[in-house]
Amino acid sequence: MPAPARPRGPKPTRMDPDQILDAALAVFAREGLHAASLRAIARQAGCDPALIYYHFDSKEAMFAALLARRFPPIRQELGRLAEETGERPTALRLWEAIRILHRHLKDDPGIRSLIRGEIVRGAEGLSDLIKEQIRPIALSIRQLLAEGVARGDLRAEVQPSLTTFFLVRMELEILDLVPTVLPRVLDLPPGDAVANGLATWFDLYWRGIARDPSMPLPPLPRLDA
Amino acid sequence: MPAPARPRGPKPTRMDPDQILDAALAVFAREGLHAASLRAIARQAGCDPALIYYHFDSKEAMFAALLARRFPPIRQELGRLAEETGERPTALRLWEAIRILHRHLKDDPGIRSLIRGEIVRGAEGLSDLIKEQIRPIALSIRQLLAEGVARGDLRAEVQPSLTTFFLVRMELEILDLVPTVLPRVLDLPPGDAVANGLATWFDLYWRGIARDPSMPLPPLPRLDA
DNA sequence: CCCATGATTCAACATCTGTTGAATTGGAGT
DNA sequence: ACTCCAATTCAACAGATGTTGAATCATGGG
Repeated sequence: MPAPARPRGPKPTRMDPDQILDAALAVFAREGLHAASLRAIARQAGCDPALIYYHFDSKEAMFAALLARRFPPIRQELGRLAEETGERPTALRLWEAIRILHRHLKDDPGIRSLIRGEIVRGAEGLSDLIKEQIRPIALSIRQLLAEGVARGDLRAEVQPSLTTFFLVRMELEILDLVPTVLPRVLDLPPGDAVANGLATWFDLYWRGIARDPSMPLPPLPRLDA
Repeated sequence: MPAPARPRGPKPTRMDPDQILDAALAVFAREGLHAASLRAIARQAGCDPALIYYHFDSKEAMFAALLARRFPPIRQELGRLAEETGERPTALRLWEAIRILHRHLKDDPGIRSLIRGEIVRGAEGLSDLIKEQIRPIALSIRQLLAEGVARGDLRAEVQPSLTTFFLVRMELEILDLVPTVLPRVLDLPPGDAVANGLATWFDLYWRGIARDPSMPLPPLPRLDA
C-alpha cells in the first residue's frame, strides 16, 4: 500500500498562456533559441515544465505562437506604408520603414535573436514559419525602393532586392551588436549607440542609393514615436 | 571471471589533429557551434570521441585551435595593408580589405558561423578568445578609414568605428545570407550572387562615405586572386 | 453537496551531452 | 625479441533535454 499525500494541485492564480510566451521570449533573449530549455522557460514563468505541454503542443508550436503574436502588426504597418499613395518623398518613406521596424523590435531581443538564429543557419534552417512571416515585410520594403527608382528619386542602377537586404539586415545588426560588441572591439563609447548608429547608417545608405547624393536629407523624425 | 577479448587498438592510419579540426569545422558549418556535438565531430572524422580528448583538452580548446589556425594570416595581411605608405587611393585600399576578408573566409562557412554564433550571443557570449582574434582586424580597417578622412578622400563626418562595423558585418552577411536567404525571401536569382552582392555593396558604401560621391569608383580588381 | 472538468504537478522515460578511466594495440628503440 | 610509450577504443558516468502518463487539486454547475 503506497502512502502518497503530497501537495500537488494548481497554483492559486491561473496561468495565462501569454505569460508563458513572455517567459519564453525572455529566456530566448538571453540564452538563444537553441540553448533555451523548457525547464528554464518554466522556471522563468514560475510553473512546471509539463504545464507548457498543456498549453502548447511542443516547443516548436510555442515558437510559432511567438511569431504569430509579433509579426502581423509589423506586416500591417509596413503594408500600409507601401500602399500609401501620398507625396511623401522617398527618403522619408524609407526612414519611416526603419522607424516601424525599430519600434516593434527594439524591446524584443528575444524575437531578434530568434530570427537571426534561425535565418543564419542557412537554407534548410530557415523554417518556413519564419520565411512566411518575413517575406511580406521584405516585399513591402522592396516595393518602396522600386517606386523610388521609378520616381527618379533613386539611382537607376539600384537593385531593389539587394538594397532591401542591406537595409533590413543592418537595422537588426545595429540593434543587437552596436551596443554590445562595438564598445568591446572598437572602443566606441556606448551612450546613445543605437540611435546614433541607425542615423549614421541611414545617412550612408541614402547617399548610396540616392540619385543626387549631394542633396542633404530632409529633417528626419526621431526614431521613437 | 569475465571473458573480455574485443578488438580495440588503434586504427592502422594515425590521425592528424588537423584532420579532427577539419571535421570540427565541417560539423560547425552545418550544425552551428552550439549544436555541434563531439560525437558528431568524431563521426565525421572517423574516430572515437575520446580521441578528441587525447589531442585537445576540451571542446573549447578545440575551438581555440580552430581560431588560431585561421585568423593570424588575415591579421597579417590586413596589418600590412594598413601600414602601407604608398599612394594607393582610399577606395582601392578599402576594396583590398574586402578582398582579403573574402579570400580567407569565402570557403570557410564553419569559421563564419562560428564567429557569428558567438558574437551574436551578445556581450558575455563574445568569448575573449574571439575578441582577441577579431580586434586587430577591426582596428586595421578603422585605421584605413581614419586615414581616408585625414587625406580628405572621405567625408569629414565619417565615424571610423561605425563605418568599420558596417563594412565588416555586411561582408559576412553577404557571404552567408545572400546566396541562401535572398532567393527564398526576395526571389533573387542565385547566379553570381555573392560577387554581385559584394560589388553592389561596396558601390553603395563608397558613395556613402566618399567626400565626392559623384566621382565614380576606379576600376576594381576582381574579388579572387 | 457532489461531481465533472479544466488546470496544474510529480515522477519517470529515453536520449543526448561533455568528459573520464581503464583497457588495448601498434610500432619504435634497443 | 622485448619493452615501453604514444595512440586509440570501450564503457560508463553524471547531468540536461524534450516529452508523456498518471495523479492531484480547484472550482463552477447542477
